[in-house]
Amino acid sequence: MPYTYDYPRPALTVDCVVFGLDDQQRLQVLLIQRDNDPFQGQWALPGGFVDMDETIEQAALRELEEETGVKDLFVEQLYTFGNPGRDPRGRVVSVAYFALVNRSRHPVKAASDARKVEWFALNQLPQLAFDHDEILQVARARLRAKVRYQPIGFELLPEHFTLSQLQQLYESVLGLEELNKRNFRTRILKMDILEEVGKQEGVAHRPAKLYRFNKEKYDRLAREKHEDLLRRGVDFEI
Amino acid sequence: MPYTYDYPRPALTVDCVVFGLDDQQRLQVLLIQRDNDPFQGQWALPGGFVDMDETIEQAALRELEEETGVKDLFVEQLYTFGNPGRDPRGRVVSVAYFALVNRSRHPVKAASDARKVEWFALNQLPQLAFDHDEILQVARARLRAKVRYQPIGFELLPEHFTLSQLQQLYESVLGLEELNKRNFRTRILKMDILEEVGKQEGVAHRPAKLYRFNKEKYDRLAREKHEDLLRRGVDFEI
DNA sequence: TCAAAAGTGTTATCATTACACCCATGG
DNA sequence: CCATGGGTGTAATGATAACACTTTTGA
Repeated sequence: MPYTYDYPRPALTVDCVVFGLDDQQRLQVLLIQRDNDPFQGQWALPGGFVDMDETIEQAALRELEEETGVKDLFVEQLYTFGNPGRDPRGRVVSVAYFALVNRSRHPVKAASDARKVEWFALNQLPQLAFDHDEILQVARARLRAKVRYQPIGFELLPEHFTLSQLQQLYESVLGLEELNKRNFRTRILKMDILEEVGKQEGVAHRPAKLYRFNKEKYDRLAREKHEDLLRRGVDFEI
Repeated sequence: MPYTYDYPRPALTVDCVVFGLDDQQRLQVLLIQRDNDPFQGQWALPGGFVDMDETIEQAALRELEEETGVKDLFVEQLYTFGNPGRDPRGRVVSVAYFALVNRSRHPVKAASDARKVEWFALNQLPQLAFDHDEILQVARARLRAKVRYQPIGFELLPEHFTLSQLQQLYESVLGLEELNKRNFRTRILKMDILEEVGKQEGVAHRPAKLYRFNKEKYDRLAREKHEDLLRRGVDFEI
Protein backbone atom coordinates (compact mmCIF):
# COMPACT_ATOMS: atom_id res chain seq x y z
CA MET A 1 0.00 0.00 0.00
CA PRO A 2 1.81 3.05 -1.34
CA TYR A 3 2.15 6.51 0.17
CA THR A 4 2.03 9.56 -2.04
CA TYR A 5 3.30 13.10 -1.53
CA ASP A 6 3.41 16.28 -3.65
CA TYR A 7 7.16 16.64 -3.19
CA PRO A 8 9.87 14.00 -2.89
CA ARG A 9 10.93 13.08 0.63
CA PRO A 10 14.09 11.49 1.96
CA ALA A 11 13.77 8.31 4.02
CA LEU A 12 14.51 8.76 7.74
CA THR A 13 16.59 6.28 9.69
CA VAL A 14 18.44 6.04 12.99
CA ASP A 15 21.85 4.57 13.77
CA CYS A 16 23.20 3.75 17.22
CA VAL A 17 26.80 3.98 18.37
CA VAL A 18 26.98 1.96 21.57
CA PHE A 19 30.27 1.91 23.47
CA GLY A 20 31.29 -0.63 26.09
CA LEU A 21 34.47 -1.93 27.67
CA ASP A 22 36.27 -5.22 27.42
CA ASP A 23 37.78 -6.86 30.49
CA GLN A 24 40.77 -4.59 30.36
CA GLN A 25 38.82 -1.38 30.16
CA ARG A 26 39.48 -0.96 26.47
CA LEU A 27 36.79 0.74 24.49
CA GLN A 28 34.60 -1.34 22.20
CA VAL A 29 31.68 -0.68 19.90
CA LEU A 30 28.64 -2.81 19.15
CA LEU A 31 28.13 -3.80 15.50
CA ILE A 32 25.76 -6.03 13.55
CA GLN A 33 26.30 -7.93 10.35
CA ARG A 34 23.92 -6.85 7.59
CA ASP A 35 21.73 -9.55 6.14
CA ASN A 36 20.34 -7.57 3.22
CA ASP A 37 21.64 -5.52 0.37
CA PRO A 38 23.14 -3.02 0.14
CA PHE A 39 26.34 -4.03 1.92
CA GLN A 40 25.04 -7.53 2.66
CA GLY A 41 27.40 -9.38 5.00
CA GLN A 42 29.26 -6.23 5.99
CA TRP A 43 29.33 -4.88 9.51
CA ALA A 44 27.30 -1.81 10.39
CA LEU A 45 25.92 0.18 13.26
CA PRO A 46 22.58 -1.09 14.53
CA GLY A 47 19.70 1.02 13.23
CA GLY A 48 16.77 1.23 10.87
CA PHE A 49 13.77 3.18 9.69
CA VAL A 50 11.78 5.54 11.90
CA ASP A 51 8.10 4.71 12.21
CA MET A 52 5.54 7.49 11.83
CA ASP A 53 4.12 7.28 15.33
CA GLU A 54 7.28 7.07 17.43
CA THR A 55 9.85 9.69 18.41
CA ILE A 56 13.25 9.46 16.77
CA GLU A 57 14.79 8.40 20.06
CA GLN A 58 12.18 5.66 20.48
CA ALA A 59 13.09 4.44 17.01
CA ALA A 60 16.75 4.26 18.03
CA LEU A 61 15.96 2.27 21.17
CA ARG A 62 13.56 -0.01 19.35
CA GLU A 63 15.95 -0.81 16.52
CA LEU A 64 18.80 -1.36 18.95
CA GLU A 65 16.77 -3.83 20.96
CA GLU A 66 15.42 -5.64 17.89
CA GLU A 67 18.85 -6.05 16.39
CA THR A 68 21.07 -6.63 19.41
CA GLY A 69 18.90 -7.29 22.44
CA VAL A 70 20.45 -4.32 24.23
CA LYS A 71 17.76 -2.33 26.02
CA ASP A 72 17.01 -0.09 29.00
CA LEU A 73 19.78 2.35 28.30
CA PHE A 74 20.19 6.09 27.95
CA VAL A 75 20.95 7.36 24.50
CA GLU A 76 21.82 10.87 23.48
CA GLN A 77 21.44 12.36 20.06
CA LEU A 78 24.80 12.64 18.32
CA TYR A 79 24.39 14.18 14.88
CA THR A 80 22.24 13.91 11.77
CA PHE A 81 23.91 12.62 8.62
CA GLY A 82 22.14 13.36 5.39
CA ASN A 83 24.49 13.97 2.50
CA PRO A 84 22.95 12.95 -0.80
CA GLY A 85 24.75 9.79 -1.85
CA ARG A 86 25.44 8.36 1.59
CA ASP A 87 23.05 5.47 0.82
CA PRO A 88 23.01 3.78 -2.60
CA ARG A 89 19.25 3.20 -2.32
CA GLY A 90 18.50 6.91 -2.59
CA ARG A 91 18.30 9.88 -0.28
CA VAL A 92 18.38 8.61 3.29
CA VAL A 93 18.84 10.90 6.27
CA SER A 94 20.01 9.23 9.45
CA VAL A 95 19.86 10.58 12.98
CA ALA A 96 22.72 9.01 14.93
CA TYR A 97 22.50 8.25 18.64
CA PHE A 98 25.21 7.54 21.12
CA ALA A 99 25.25 5.46 24.30
CA LEU A 100 27.57 4.11 26.96
CA VAL A 101 26.77 0.77 28.52
CA ASN A 102 28.05 -1.53 31.16
CA ARG A 103 28.32 -4.75 29.20
CA SER A 104 27.47 -7.00 32.11
CA ARG A 105 24.19 -5.16 32.60
CA HIS A 106 23.37 -5.12 28.90
CA PRO A 107 24.03 -8.54 27.44
CA VAL A 108 23.86 -8.96 23.70
CA LYS A 109 21.21 -11.35 22.33
CA ALA A 110 21.50 -12.48 18.76
CA ALA A 111 18.43 -11.27 16.88
CA SER A 112 15.68 -13.71 15.94
CA ASP A 113 16.90 -13.99 12.38
CA ALA A 114 20.36 -15.07 13.59
CA ARG A 115 22.16 -12.02 12.36
CA LYS A 116 25.54 -11.74 13.99
CA VAL A 117 26.06 -9.14 16.71
CA GLU A 118 29.52 -8.46 18.13
CA TRP A 119 31.63 -6.10 20.17
CA PHE A 120 34.68 -4.79 18.32
CA ALA A 121 37.77 -3.10 19.70
CA LEU A 122 38.17 0.30 18.12
CA ASN A 123 41.57 -0.52 16.69
CA GLN A 124 40.34 -3.77 15.14
CA LEU A 125 37.30 -2.63 13.25
CA PRO A 126 36.06 -4.39 10.13
CA GLN A 127 35.10 -2.34 7.13
CA LEU A 128 31.79 -0.65 7.83
CA ALA A 129 28.74 -0.21 5.62
CA PHE A 130 27.47 3.18 4.39
CA ASP A 131 29.19 6.16 6.06
CA HIS A 132 29.24 4.38 9.40
CA ASP A 133 32.96 4.87 9.81
CA GLU A 134 32.36 8.62 9.70
CA ILE A 135 29.53 8.34 12.23
CA LEU A 136 31.81 6.37 14.49
CA GLN A 137 34.53 9.00 14.24
CA VAL A 138 32.07 11.68 15.27
CA ALA A 139 30.96 9.53 18.19
CA ARG A 140 34.54 9.02 19.34
CA ALA A 141 35.17 12.74 19.23
CA ARG A 142 32.03 13.31 21.26
CA LEU A 143 33.13 10.75 23.80
CA ARG A 144 36.55 12.34 24.17
CA ALA A 145 34.90 15.70 24.71
CA LYS A 146 32.34 14.31 27.11
CA VAL A 147 34.88 12.54 29.24
CA ARG A 148 36.29 15.91 30.13
CA TYR A 149 33.24 17.29 31.85
CA GLN A 150 31.19 14.28 32.82
CA PRO A 151 32.11 11.18 34.77
CA ILE A 152 31.41 8.71 31.99
CA GLY A 153 33.31 5.97 33.71
CA PHE A 154 30.38 5.20 35.86
CA GLU A 155 28.16 4.23 32.97
CA LEU A 156 30.78 1.97 31.47
CA LEU A 157 32.39 0.23 34.43
CA PRO A 158 30.84 -2.41 36.65
CA GLU A 159 29.14 -1.12 39.77
CA HIS A 160 32.23 -1.69 41.90
CA PHE A 161 35.56 -0.73 40.42
CA THR A 162 39.08 0.20 41.37
CA LEU A 163 40.81 3.47 40.69
CA SER A 164 43.21 1.66 38.40
CA GLN A 165 40.31 0.43 36.29
CA LEU A 166 38.96 3.94 36.10
CA GLN A 167 42.37 5.20 35.09
CA GLN A 168 42.73 2.54 32.40
CA LEU A 169 39.36 3.60 31.05
CA TYR A 170 40.48 7.20 30.77
CA GLU A 171 43.69 6.17 29.11
CA SER A 172 41.73 4.10 26.63
CA VAL A 173 39.11 6.73 25.83
CA LEU A 174 41.68 9.46 25.46
CA GLY A 175 44.10 7.20 23.61
CA LEU A 176 46.94 7.94 26.02
CA GLU A 177 49.89 5.88 27.11
CA GLU A 178 49.76 6.55 30.79
CA LEU A 179 48.32 9.19 33.05
CA ASN A 180 50.21 10.03 36.22
CA LYS A 181 48.79 7.73 38.86
CA ARG A 182 49.30 10.05 41.79
CA ASN A 183 47.64 12.99 40.16
CA PHE A 184 44.82 11.00 38.65
CA ARG A 185 43.88 9.69 42.05
CA THR A 186 44.15 13.01 43.79
CA ARG A 187 41.95 14.55 41.20
CA ILE A 188 39.27 11.91 41.19
CA LEU A 189 39.11 11.59 44.95
CA LYS A 190 39.09 15.34 45.45
CA MET A 191 35.83 15.43 43.52
CA ASP A 192 34.33 13.49 46.36
CA ILE A 193 31.81 11.51 44.35
CA LEU A 194 33.14 8.04 45.10
CA GLU A 195 32.23 5.81 48.01
CA GLU A 196 34.47 3.04 49.29
CA VAL A 197 32.69 -0.31 49.26
CA GLY A 198 35.40 -2.84 50.11
CA LYS A 199 38.56 -4.38 48.70
CA GLN A 200 39.62 -6.77 46.03
CA GLU A 201 40.16 -10.37 47.13
CA GLY A 202 42.45 -13.11 45.91
CA VAL A 203 44.83 -10.97 43.88
CA ALA A 204 48.57 -11.56 43.95
CA HIS A 205 49.39 -8.06 45.07
CA ARG A 206 48.12 -5.48 47.48
CA PRO A 207 44.33 -5.55 47.05
CA ALA A 208 42.84 -2.39 45.64
CA LYS A 209 39.99 -0.55 47.28
CA LEU A 210 36.71 -0.89 45.45
CA TYR A 211 34.58 2.16 44.86
CA ARG A 212 31.07 2.95 43.83
CA PHE A 213 29.83 6.11 42.17
CA ASN A 214 27.61 8.21 44.44
CA LYS A 215 25.07 9.67 42.05
CA GLU A 216 23.24 11.89 44.55
CA LYS A 217 26.47 13.53 45.59
CA TYR A 218 27.50 13.96 42.01
CA ASP A 219 24.23 15.61 41.03
CA ARG A 220 24.45 17.98 43.96
CA LEU A 221 28.05 18.92 43.24
CA ALA A 222 27.33 19.29 39.53
CA ARG A 223 24.64 21.84 40.25
CA GLU A 224 26.90 23.81 42.58
CA LYS A 225 29.78 23.70 40.19
CA HIS A 226 27.55 24.78 37.34
CA GLU A 227 26.60 27.91 39.25
CA ASP A 228 30.22 28.55 40.06
CA LEU A 229 31.21 28.28 36.47
CA LEU A 230 28.53 30.71 35.49
CA ARG A 231 29.76 33.11 38.12
CA ARG A 232 33.32 32.88 36.88
CA GLY A 233 32.18 33.51 33.38
CA VAL A 234 34.92 32.71 31.02
CA ASP A 235 37.09 29.73 31.05
CA PHE A 236 38.18 29.33 27.50
CA GLU A 237 40.03 26.20 27.30
CA ILE A 238 40.63 27.80 23.96
CA MET B 1 3.53 15.49 -10.01
CA PRO B 2 3.28 13.15 -7.05
CA TYR B 3 5.94 10.98 -5.44
CA THR B 4 5.11 7.53 -4.18
CA TYR B 5 6.83 5.28 -1.63
CA ASP B 6 6.13 1.85 -0.14
CA TYR B 7 6.27 3.18 3.42
CA PRO B 8 5.20 6.54 4.81
CA ARG B 9 7.94 9.13 5.23
CA PRO B 10 8.19 12.22 7.40
CA ALA B 11 8.85 15.56 5.71
CA LEU B 12 12.34 16.96 6.36
CA THR B 13 12.92 20.62 7.15
CA VAL B 14 15.64 22.85 8.56
CA ASP B 15 15.41 25.72 11.04
CA CYS B 16 18.08 28.31 11.75
CA VAL B 17 18.81 29.97 15.07
CA VAL B 18 20.93 33.01 14.24
CA PHE B 19 22.28 35.08 17.11
CA GLY B 20 23.57 38.64 16.87
CA LEU B 21 24.18 41.57 19.20
CA ASP B 22 22.46 44.91 19.55
CA ASP B 23 24.47 48.08 20.10
CA GLN B 24 24.90 47.30 23.76
CA GLN B 25 26.18 43.78 23.24
CA ARG B 26 22.89 42.21 24.24
CA LEU B 27 22.04 38.97 22.57
CA GLN B 28 19.38 38.93 19.87
CA VAL B 29 17.86 36.33 17.60
CA LEU B 30 16.68 36.63 14.00
CA LEU B 31 13.02 35.79 13.34
CA ILE B 32 10.63 35.95 10.40
CA GLN B 33 6.92 36.44 10.34
CA ARG B 34 5.08 33.52 8.75
CA ASP B 35 2.94 34.33 5.74
CA ASN B 36 1.19 30.99 5.43
CA ASP B 37 -0.76 28.64 7.60
CA PRO B 38 -0.15 27.06 10.00
CA PHE B 39 0.72 29.84 12.42
CA GLN B 40 0.17 32.54 9.79
CA GLY B 41 1.30 35.92 11.08
CA GLN B 42 3.25 34.43 13.97
CA TRP B 43 6.99 34.76 14.37
CA ALA B 44 9.21 31.77 13.69
CA LEU B 45 12.77 30.72 13.04
CA PRO B 46 13.81 31.00 9.40
CA GLY B 47 13.76 27.61 7.68
CA GLY B 48 12.01 25.35 5.22
CA PHE B 49 12.04 22.09 3.33
CA VAL B 50 15.19 20.26 2.33
CA ASP B 51 15.57 19.63 -1.40
CA MET B 52 16.60 16.18 -2.59
CA ASP B 53 19.87 17.21 -4.17
CA GLU B 54 21.35 19.45 -1.49
CA THR B 55 22.98 18.67 1.84
CA ILE B 56 21.01 19.52 4.96
CA GLU B 57 23.44 22.31 5.74
CA GLN B 58 23.05 23.73 2.24
CA ALA B 59 19.29 23.72 2.79
CA ALA B 60 19.74 25.70 6.01
CA LEU B 61 21.93 28.29 4.31
CA ARG B 62 19.63 28.53 1.31
CA GLU B 63 16.47 28.99 3.35
CA LEU B 64 18.16 31.52 5.59
CA GLU B 65 19.27 33.59 2.63
CA GLU B 66 15.92 33.33 0.86
CA GLU B 67 13.99 34.40 3.91
CA THR B 68 16.28 36.95 5.54
CA GLY B 69 19.03 37.90 3.09
CA VAL B 70 21.65 36.76 5.60
CA LYS B 71 24.36 34.77 3.85
CA ASP B 72 28.05 33.83 3.87
CA LEU B 73 28.04 32.58 7.42
CA PHE B 74 29.13 29.51 9.31
CA VAL B 75 26.40 27.35 10.71
CA GLU B 76 26.74 24.37 12.95
CA GLN B 77 24.23 21.61 13.41
CA LEU B 78 22.37 21.97 16.68
CA TYR B 79 19.87 19.16 17.13
CA THR B 80 17.16 17.30 15.25
CA PHE B 81 13.60 17.77 16.43
CA GLY B 82 11.13 15.18 15.31
CA ASN B 83 8.46 14.43 17.86
CA PRO B 84 5.20 13.35 16.25
CA GLY B 85 2.83 16.26 16.68
CA ARG B 86 5.35 19.09 16.55
CA ASP B 87 3.81 20.24 13.26
CA PRO B 88 0.02 20.27 12.74
CA ARG B 89 0.47 19.41 9.05
CA GLY B 90 1.74 15.93 9.87
CA ARG B 91 5.02 14.29 10.73
CA VAL B 92 7.78 16.80 10.10
CA VAL B 93 11.35 16.28 11.26
CA SER B 94 13.48 19.39 11.47
CA VAL B 95 17.24 19.64 11.67
CA ALA B 96 18.10 22.83 13.54
CA TYR B 97 21.22 24.87 12.82
CA PHE B 98 22.89 27.49 14.88
CA ALA B 99 24.98 30.52 13.89
CA LEU B 100 26.63 33.62 15.30
CA VAL B 101 26.84 36.70 13.14
CA ASN B 102 28.21 40.15 13.26
CA ARG B 103 25.13 42.14 12.34
CA SER B 104 27.01 44.86 10.50
CA ARG B 105 28.55 42.26 8.19
CA HIS B 106 25.27 40.41 7.68
CA PRO B 107 22.52 42.91 7.00
CA VAL B 108 18.96 41.69 6.91
CA LYS B 109 17.08 42.09 3.62
CA ALA B 110 13.34 41.72 3.63
CA ALA B 111 12.43 38.80 1.42
CA SER B 112 10.96 39.40 -2.01
CA ASP B 113 7.45 38.69 -0.81
CA ALA B 114 7.76 41.40 1.86
CA ARG B 115 7.60 39.05 4.81
CA LYS B 116 8.84 40.78 7.92
CA VAL B 117 12.28 39.90 9.26
CA GLU B 118 13.47 41.26 12.60
CA TRP B 119 16.00 40.91 15.36
CA PHE B 120 14.49 40.27 18.80
CA ALA B 121 16.07 40.63 22.22
CA LEU B 122 15.90 37.32 24.04
CA ASN B 123 13.90 38.74 26.91
CA GLN B 124 11.36 40.35 24.56
CA LEU B 125 10.41 37.47 22.35
CA PRO B 126 7.02 37.20 20.69
CA GLN B 127 5.17 33.91 20.81
CA LEU B 128 6.83 31.52 18.41
CA ALA B 129 5.32 29.08 15.93
CA PHE B 130 5.66 25.27 16.19
CA ASP B 131 8.15 24.15 18.86
CA HIS B 132 10.51 26.97 17.99
CA ASP B 133 10.66 28.18 21.57
CA GLU B 134 12.08 24.80 22.52
CA ILE B 135 14.59 24.94 19.67
CA LEU B 136 15.65 28.37 20.84
CA GLN B 137 16.14 27.13 24.40
CA VAL B 138 18.40 24.37 23.15
CA ALA B 139 20.35 26.90 21.11
CA ARG B 140 20.81 29.17 24.11
CA ALA B 141 22.08 26.28 26.18
CA ARG B 142 24.51 25.39 23.41
CA LEU B 143 25.71 28.97 23.24
CA ARG B 144 26.30 29.13 26.98
CA ALA B 145 28.29 25.91 26.78
CA LYS B 146 30.21 27.03 23.73
CA VAL B 147 31.20 30.35 25.21
CA ARG B 148 33.18 28.46 27.81
CA TYR B 149 35.61 26.80 25.45
CA GLN B 150 35.54 28.90 22.32
CA PRO B 151 36.01 32.61 21.79
CA ILE B 152 32.59 33.26 20.34
CA GLY B 153 32.88 36.97 20.91
CA PHE B 154 34.85 37.35 17.78
CA GLU B 155 32.09 36.14 15.54
CA LEU B 156 29.54 38.44 17.13
CA LEU B 157 31.41 41.69 17.73
CA PRO B 158 32.58 44.19 15.14
CA GLU B 159 36.12 43.69 13.91
CA HIS B 160 37.52 46.22 16.39
CA PHE B 161 36.19 46.11 19.91
CA THR B 162 37.06 47.07 23.45
CA LEU B 163 37.51 44.72 26.36
CA SER B 164 34.45 46.24 27.98
CA GLN B 165 32.34 45.32 24.97
CA LEU B 166 33.69 41.80 25.12
CA GLN B 167 32.88 41.65 28.81
CA GLN B 168 29.34 42.93 28.25
CA LEU B 169 28.87 40.21 25.67
CA TYR B 170 29.91 37.54 28.13
CA GLU B 171 27.64 38.97 30.77
CA SER B 172 24.78 38.94 28.31
CA VAL B 173 25.36 35.42 27.00
CA LEU B 174 25.82 33.99 30.46
CA GLY B 175 22.99 36.06 31.90
CA LEU B 176 25.18 37.49 34.65
CA GLU B 177 25.07 40.78 36.45
CA GLU B 178 28.70 41.63 36.40
CA LEU B 179 31.96 39.80 35.97
CA ASN B 180 34.98 41.10 37.85
CA LYS B 181 36.65 43.54 35.47
CA ARG B 182 40.19 42.95 36.67
CA ASN B 183 40.01 39.22 36.41
CA PHE B 184 38.14 39.19 33.13
CA ARG B 185 40.84 41.28 31.54
CA THR B 186 43.72 39.31 32.99
CA ARG B 187 42.17 36.15 31.75
CA ILE B 188 41.41 37.31 28.24
CA LEU B 189 44.75 39.00 27.74
CA LYS B 190 46.69 36.09 29.17
CA MET B 191 45.28 33.97 26.35
CA ASP B 192 47.29 36.14 24.02
CA ILE B 193 44.95 36.01 21.07
CA LEU B 194 44.13 39.72 20.85
CA GLU B 195 46.02 42.39 18.95
CA GLU B 196 45.87 46.05 19.84
CA VAL B 197 44.74 48.17 16.90
CA GLY B 198 44.25 51.66 18.35
CA LYS B 199 42.05 53.60 20.73
CA GLN B 200 38.56 54.94 20.92
CA GLU B 201 38.11 58.58 19.93
CA GLY B 202 35.70 61.26 21.05
CA VAL B 203 34.45 59.59 24.21
CA ALA B 204 33.93 61.55 27.42
CA HIS B 205 36.22 59.36 29.45
CA ARG B 206 39.56 57.71 29.12
CA PRO B 207 39.52 56.15 25.66
CA ALA B 208 39.56 52.38 25.62
CA LYS B 209 42.07 50.39 23.62
CA LEU B 210 40.61 48.68 20.58
CA TYR B 211 41.48 45.08 19.87
CA ARG B 212 41.21 42.66 17.03
CA PHE B 213 41.07 38.88 17.23
CA ASN B 214 44.20 37.18 15.90
CA LYS B 215 42.84 34.02 14.29
CA GLU B 216 46.17 32.47 13.34
CA LYS B 217 47.42 32.76 16.88
CA TYR B 218 44.20 31.36 18.22
CA ASP B 219 44.30 28.35 15.93
CA ARG B 220 47.87 27.61 16.89
CA LEU B 221 47.21 27.92 20.60
CA ALA B 222 44.05 25.86 20.32
CA ARG B 223 46.00 22.97 18.82
CA GLU B 224 48.65 23.14 21.51
CA LYS B 225 46.12 23.40 24.27
CA HIS B 226 44.19 20.50 22.84
CA GLU B 227 47.25 18.29 23.09
CA ASP B 228 47.87 19.49 26.61
CA LEU B 229 44.38 18.67 27.66
CA LEU B 230 44.73 15.22 26.23
CA ARG B 231 47.92 14.76 28.15
CA ARG B 232 46.33 15.87 31.38
CA GLY B 233 43.52 13.50 30.87
CA VAL B 234 40.75 14.32 33.20
CA ASP B 235 39.38 17.66 33.93
CA PHE B 236 35.86 17.03 35.04
CA GLU B 237 34.23 20.26 35.49
CA ILE B 238 31.79 17.77 36.86
C1' DT C 1 61.58 -13.15 49.75
C1' DC C 2 60.07 -11.52 45.36
C1' DA C 3 57.03 -9.55 41.85
C1' DA C 4 53.22 -6.94 41.09
C1' DA C 5 50.19 -3.56 41.70
C1' DA C 6 48.13 -0.34 45.26
C1' DG C 7 48.63 3.62 47.49
C1' DT C 8 51.06 8.09 49.77
C1' DG C 9 54.18 12.61 50.87
C1' DT C 10 55.94 16.56 49.32
C1' DT C 11 57.36 20.63 46.82
C1' DA C 12 57.70 24.13 43.32
C1' DT C 13 54.96 26.46 40.22
C1' DC C 14 51.08 28.48 38.34
C1' DA C 15 46.20 30.10 38.17
C1' DT C 16 42.40 32.30 40.43
C1' DT C 17 40.10 35.43 43.34
C1' DA C 18 39.11 39.58 45.72
C1' DC C 19 39.65 44.30 46.55
C1' DA C 20 41.44 48.78 46.17
C1' DC C 21 43.40 51.99 43.55
C1' DC C 22 45.07 55.16 39.58
C1' DC C 23 44.40 57.24 34.72
C1' DA C 24 42.72 59.89 30.64
C1' DT C 25 39.15 62.23 28.47
C1' DG C 26 35.17 65.66 27.31
C1' DG C 27 32.13 68.77 29.12
C1' DC D 1 37.65 70.00 38.17
C1' DC D 2 34.30 66.44 38.02
C1' DA D 3 31.92 62.46 36.15
C1' DT D 4 32.73 58.58 33.52
C1' DG D 5 34.48 54.60 32.19
C1' DG D 6 39.32 52.52 31.20
C1' DG D 7 42.96 50.34 33.18
C1' DT D 8 46.46 48.39 36.98
C1' DG D 9 48.99 46.27 41.59
C1' DT D 10 49.04 42.90 44.67
C1' DA D 11 48.56 39.25 48.16
C1' DA D 12 46.23 35.18 49.87
C1' DT D 13 44.59 30.95 48.41
C1' DG D 14 44.09 26.91 45.90
C1' DA D 15 45.08 23.71 41.96
C1' DT D 16 48.48 21.14 39.23
C1' DA D 17 52.49 18.61 37.92
C1' DA D 18 56.40 15.91 38.86
C1' DC D 19 58.85 12.41 41.16
C1' DA D 20 60.16 9.22 44.55
C1' DC D 21 58.67 6.55 48.00
C1' DT D 22 56.03 2.89 51.08
C1' DT D 23 52.49 -0.89 51.60
C1' DT D 24 50.07 -5.24 51.01
C1' DT D 25 49.15 -9.30 48.93
C1' DG D 26 49.83 -14.39 46.72
C1' DA D 27 53.06 -17.37 44.99
